[in-house]
Amino acid sequence: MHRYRTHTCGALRESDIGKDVRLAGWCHRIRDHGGLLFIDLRDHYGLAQVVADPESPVFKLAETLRSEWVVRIDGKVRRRPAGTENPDLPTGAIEVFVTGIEVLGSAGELPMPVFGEQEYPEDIRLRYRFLDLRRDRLHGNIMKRGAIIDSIRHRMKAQGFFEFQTPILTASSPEGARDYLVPSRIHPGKFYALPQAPQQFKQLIMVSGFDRYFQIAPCFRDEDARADRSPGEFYQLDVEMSFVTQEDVFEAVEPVLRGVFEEFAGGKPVTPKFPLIAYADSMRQYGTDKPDLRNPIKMQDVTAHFRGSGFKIFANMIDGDSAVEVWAIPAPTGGNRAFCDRMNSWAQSEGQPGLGYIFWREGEEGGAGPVAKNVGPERTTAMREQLGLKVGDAAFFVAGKPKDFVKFAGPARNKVGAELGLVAKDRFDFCWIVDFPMFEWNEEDKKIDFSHNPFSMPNMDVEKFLKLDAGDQEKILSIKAIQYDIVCNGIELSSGAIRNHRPEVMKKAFAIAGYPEDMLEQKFGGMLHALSLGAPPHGGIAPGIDRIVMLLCGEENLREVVLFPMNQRAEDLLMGAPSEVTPKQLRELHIRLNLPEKT
RNA sequence: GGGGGCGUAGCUCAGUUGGUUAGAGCGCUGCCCUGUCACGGCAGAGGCCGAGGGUUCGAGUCCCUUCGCUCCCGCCA
Repeated sequence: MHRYRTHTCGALRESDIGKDVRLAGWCHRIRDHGGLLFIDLRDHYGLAQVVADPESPVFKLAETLRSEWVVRIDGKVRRRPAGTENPDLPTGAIEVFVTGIEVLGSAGELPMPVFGEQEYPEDIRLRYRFLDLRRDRLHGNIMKRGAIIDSIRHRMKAQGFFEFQTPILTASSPEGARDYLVPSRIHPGKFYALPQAPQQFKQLIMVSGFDRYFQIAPCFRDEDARADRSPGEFYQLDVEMSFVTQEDVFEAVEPVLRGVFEEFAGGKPVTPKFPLIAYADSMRQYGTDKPDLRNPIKMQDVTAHFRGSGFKIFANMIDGDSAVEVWAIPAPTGGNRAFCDRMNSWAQSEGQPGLGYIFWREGEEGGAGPVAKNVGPERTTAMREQLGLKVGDAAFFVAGKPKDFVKFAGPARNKVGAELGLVAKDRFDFCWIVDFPMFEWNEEDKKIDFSHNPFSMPNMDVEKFLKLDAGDQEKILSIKAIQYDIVCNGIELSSGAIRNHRPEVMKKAFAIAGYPEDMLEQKFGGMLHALSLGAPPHGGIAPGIDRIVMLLCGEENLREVVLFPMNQRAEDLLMGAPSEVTPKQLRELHIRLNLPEKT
């Protein structure tokens, strides 16, 4: 007989009745009836009921077992007495009558029980992550994560992609997020940086002639956390391809994501063909570049209806500045004062002066509410018709410069959809967001900046692009990059681009954003040289693995799908990271601490 | 860096207008219990009410400060 087990805890069935078996696992739950004792023995695979009574030679020992002790159990499989089967358990028809026990690992009092579904404070869960990971839900999430990554690998390889590894210790790059730095012992005063993404490496792999790259790549960014953004580190499905257009990337990646989602969504519908939405349209209709398409509400421009109207607040704003617009958020079925007032209060709690609205109800088909009173029934009805609304519906209005109010309009659209129950549940609604602006105006520094990724190819005739000068500011700001995002249920899953593989175009792009050529040479010299010595056109994308798993596990927080996550302050409470190091270590690295003064 | 929420037993929470000895469930300890699977019953231990200061005859409760956790803004090519 094996030293520890002949079967796993989830394996035994009626066909095993009569066998002498050996099991090992954790005491999940103990029910002591005095003369009869049940232990649910748990391992990775399942649960088995172990039973002892005074006829068992180890009954006395069995009575001393406690929750989460790790034990080896010897016993005989027998059929449970009629009426005591547990149909909820795969092993529920049988039980193991115990004849031998060996305690393999005892446990003191637990800071949190493994049994049950009770919620626990995050710091305790993180400090005792190994206990939390024993629990069903987290254990299942992590296993599902592994299966998802497995599926992604298979699907990528089936499409002719090959997996590569890229360096973890690399060089700091000036754009983007804050880097994690690693001091060099051999080169005093110099630092490695952990990669924010293997962006340059994957491009170099294409320049090296490998054609189709992918990697489940760790990425490191020293930025503050969010529920859907791990502090410190996360994983991307990093993809790059040579000789491709945007459409080729879509055709390679979309089936992988759709396939993975269909495989793991548990029957929830997945968008069969991801629609393309231009960045500008997404901002106008949804107030965000990551729209939740489960919410059917689309905003519309209703500026014309308010221009010169009796609603003086809006009318005067429109006359005063040609950039001012009024957008309507249609609210089907929201046509009652209670709802509209609730939205208004919500807007105020969000720091807005209020939220104008019109609602239509029986007897007041011309519109009700203070806005309608001032605008008059003709304009009100015209708006209702434009918005495709009917009696019983409402519309909310936001006014100002769109780039200022979208930060509020987007959430307001979400709020209306959620409050009125218009948002479809249990589905995965994907889209591509395309045509991102290449540059944007930085109001603070009064200069042109890269809008998103400086390595993207501008979607413009190369010769014309190279001839641009400072006087073409308007034209420059209208340039689109060949860049795209995948969004699912309002979560940005990935971002990608056709890269700028021509050194002269890249130099020009950086010059437009105010970066001198010698800086470009200094920071991206390796990349530039690579592009100068025979670089293929190439492009790619990088879906966030953690977010994909989060969506497929139905979790709202990344920490529920990561084995050993850090807390929001980027601390690992289990391992005690970050930690102080010895003076000797610092000396070797030529580092002297200059700590902030404590107040 | 800024804003919101939370902080009472190991855990989840209740705690009246500021008023005697701060409670419940789970967990833990002991005793009882031969068919449970959220087993049941009895008894018990366990509290710097996050910390510090203030108001008051009296503070878990009111005020100020601070710390921790969390969500958001900034930030995230």
